[in-house]
Amino acid sequence: MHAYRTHTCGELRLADAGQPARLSGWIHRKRDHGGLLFIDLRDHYGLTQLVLSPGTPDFALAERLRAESVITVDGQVVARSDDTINPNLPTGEVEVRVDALEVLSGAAELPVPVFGEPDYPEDLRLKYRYLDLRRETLHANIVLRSKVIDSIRRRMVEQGFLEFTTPILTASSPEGARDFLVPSRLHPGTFYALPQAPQQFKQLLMVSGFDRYFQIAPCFRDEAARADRSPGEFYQLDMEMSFATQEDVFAVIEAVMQGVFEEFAEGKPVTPAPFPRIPYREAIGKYGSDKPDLRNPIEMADVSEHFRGSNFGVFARILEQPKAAIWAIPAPGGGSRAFCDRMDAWAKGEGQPGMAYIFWRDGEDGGAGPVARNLGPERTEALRQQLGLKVGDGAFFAAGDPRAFYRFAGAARTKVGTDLGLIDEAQFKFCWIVDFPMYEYNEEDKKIDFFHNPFSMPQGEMEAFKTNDPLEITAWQYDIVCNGVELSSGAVRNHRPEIMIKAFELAGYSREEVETQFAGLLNAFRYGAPPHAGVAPGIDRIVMLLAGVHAIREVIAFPLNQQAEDLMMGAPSKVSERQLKELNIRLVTPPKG
RNA sequence: GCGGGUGUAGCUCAGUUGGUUAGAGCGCCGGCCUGUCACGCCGGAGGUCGCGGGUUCAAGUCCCGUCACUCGCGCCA
Repeated sequence: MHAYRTHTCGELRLADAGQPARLSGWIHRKRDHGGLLFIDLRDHYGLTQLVLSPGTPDFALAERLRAESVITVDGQVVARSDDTINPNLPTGEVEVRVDALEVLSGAAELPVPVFGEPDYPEDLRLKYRYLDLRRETLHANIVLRSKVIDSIRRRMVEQGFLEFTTPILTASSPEGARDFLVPSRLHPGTFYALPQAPQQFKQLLMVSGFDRYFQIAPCFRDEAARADRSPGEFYQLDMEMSFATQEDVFAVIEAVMQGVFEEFAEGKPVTPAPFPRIPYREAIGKYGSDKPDLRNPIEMADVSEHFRGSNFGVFARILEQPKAAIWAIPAPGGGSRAFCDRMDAWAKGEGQPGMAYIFWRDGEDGGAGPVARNLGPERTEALRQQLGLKVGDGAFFAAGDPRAFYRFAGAARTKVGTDLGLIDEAQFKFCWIVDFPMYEYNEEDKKIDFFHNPFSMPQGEMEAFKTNDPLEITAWQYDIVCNGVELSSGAVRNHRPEIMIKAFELAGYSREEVETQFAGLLNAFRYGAPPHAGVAPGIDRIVMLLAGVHAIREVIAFPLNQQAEDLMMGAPSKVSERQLKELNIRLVTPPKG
């Protein structure tokens, strides 16, 4: 007989009744009746009820054991009588009558209970993560993560991708997030950096002729945390492919995402491939966001023409300014004074002057509310028809320079959709946001910056730079979004040195700077580089969506806290003088504590 | 770096306009209990009210500062 178990704690069924069994696991719950003792024994696979009677030799020992102690028991599987069957337990038709019990590891009094799922303080959960991980929901999330990664890997391999590992100790890069630095002992005064992403390596693998690369890649960024953004480190499905267009990347990722989500969505509908492609400017205009939640059916619209020169003076005057526009946020079912007033109050709470609105109700020609009164019935009716609204609906308005108000309009769209119950949450709605601008204007520094990724190919390649307005240039750059969560951005890469140097020049980098800072990549591109493209969806966020949780710590076994500390291992930590000396490092500020 | 929220027993929380000995549930310890599955019943221990300062006859409660955790902004190409 096996030293620890003949069955797992989730395995025994009625058919096993009458058989001997040896089980090992944690004491989940004890119910001591004095003359009878029940123990729910738990392991990774499930729960089995043990029964001990006073005649059992180890009865007194068992009574003394605390929850979460680890034991091995020998006994008989017996069928439960009809009135004692527990239908909530897969093993609930049987129990194990214990003949002998051995304590493998006793448990001290627990700092946080494992039984039950109430909320515990985050710092205690992290300090005693191994206890937290025993709890059913978190345990299941981590199992899900493992299965999701396995599924992703399988689907990538099936499409002809090879998995590579790339260096963890690499060079610091001037662009992007702050690097984590690792001092070099052999080369005093110099540092490795942990990769923010294997970006350059995967491009170099394409130059090396491997054609299709992927990696479940650890990425390191020394930036602040958010609920949905892990500080320090996270994982991406990093992929890159050669001789590929944007559409080729979409086809690969759509197959993986649709497949993975359908596999783990428990019946929730998933956007079928091909996912909608939404140009960046259209996304901003319709949804007020470049990561729209398409579960929300509301689409905003530019309704400037209805207000231009109208008797609604406030908007008419705003429209006289250049670049000004009026956007409408339709609110199907929001056609009541009460709802409109509530939105107005909400807008004021958001730091806005308020929110103009029109609503339509029975027995009234034209819309109701002060805006409609000033606008007049004809214009109001034309506006209603453009928005496709009917009696019982409302519409809200944002006015001014869209670049200044689009975020607020997007937030209002979300608010209207949520408050009116228009959002069916039980689905996964994907889309691609495409045609990102290559550059944006940095008001603070009064210069042109890259909007996102400087290594993207501008649409039109070298021809793109013939324009007088660099802000008009779009890039072969795209994001994949699910339910309003940005999973990743990706791009067709700029594999031609002269175009790259030109692109950087517009952002204020000299040829020399580019040649120095990206020497490895640029040199590689001078010896025959295939056009290539890729993307890197975040694993943690995919698992979050599938697990239905809103905090990234719920899908990572050993996450850092918001201050990027590991409370269990005590990282980051001080190091000895000897270690510092070996690394040629002297601390300017002594560490806290 | 900035702003919001939270901080009372091991855990989850209550604590009135500032008022005398700070409570409950779970857990823990002891006792009773032969069919429970959130077992039940009786008893007990357990508190720097995050920390420091202030106002007051009197502070868990009001004020100031600070720390911790958290959410957001900045940041994250």
